[in-house]
Amino acid sequence: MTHKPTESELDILRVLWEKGPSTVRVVNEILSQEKETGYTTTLKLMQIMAQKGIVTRDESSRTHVYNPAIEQKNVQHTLLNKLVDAAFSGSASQLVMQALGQGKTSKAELEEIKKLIEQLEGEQK
Amino acid sequence: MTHKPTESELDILRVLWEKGPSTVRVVNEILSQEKETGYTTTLKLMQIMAQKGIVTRDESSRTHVYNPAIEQKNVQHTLLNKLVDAAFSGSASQLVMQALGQGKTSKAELEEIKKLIEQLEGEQK
DNA sequence: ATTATCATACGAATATTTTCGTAGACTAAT
DNA sequence: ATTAGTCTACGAAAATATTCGTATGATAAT
Repeated sequence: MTHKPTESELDILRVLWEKGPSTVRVVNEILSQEKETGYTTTLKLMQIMAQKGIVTRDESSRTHVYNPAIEQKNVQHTLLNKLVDAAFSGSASQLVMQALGQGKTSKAELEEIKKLIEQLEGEQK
Repeated sequence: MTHKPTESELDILRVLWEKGPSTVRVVNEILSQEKETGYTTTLKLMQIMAQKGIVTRDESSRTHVYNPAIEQKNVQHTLLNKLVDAAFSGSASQLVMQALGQGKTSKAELEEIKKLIEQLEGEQK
């Protein structure tokens, strides 16, 4: 069940994941900050997403409230694998090294990652 | 100069990066192994890519030979950042942890990554 | 109660990406 | 020199994704 959201759909999902249950208006306002987006455009997209099962919505009040129906982790997982295959010839470690090389990772985060690695090394004989 | 290749274009680039200068036929044969793809489809895509400047081609012989015109590293960089923003709310370390968590990374690779982290920690005061 | 505002629904125009058919030219084999 | 095979060019169909206008009904304010 790996719905691969389109780019616009992902924009919307990102808002829903972060803000939780939201109306079209709220989503549109947030998205508009980055990119001029018509209200009905966002509405239509969210309707399509509901139809696809990517989001659910509560229609009990006139203003519908939308919820993500797929987990962020799942989507991350799917897209990550896709990227690894598509651009890194299947090598996850190459991707990791690139990501770290950007220098946007704080010392604390690096520590955390190191800890994870050590843990993984322990598991794996 | 960040041409963002489409999915199909990326498929082709991947072949060119791996195999080096190649003809349409060769590229198409490799891509066909994974997914039924008509010859002229691949041809057209590569022509478009040439026009966009994503690839160059040597037309000196009848059978043209194509070369990637953008570096794999650059594209990786672009797509990685895009993914981090789109699906990981901008957190590269989250992406890294997800990638490592898949368990597809060998011990040797983990070591290498650890080394990189330590190096980064040294630089960054 | 009339008017302004805000919501959904939905068809359809646009834009983008992908696929493919066909024509014309070159090459190799008969 | 005719035929079969291979190549490019290119228009255009098909598939997908995005954007928006308009209709219609509900709610709120005057």
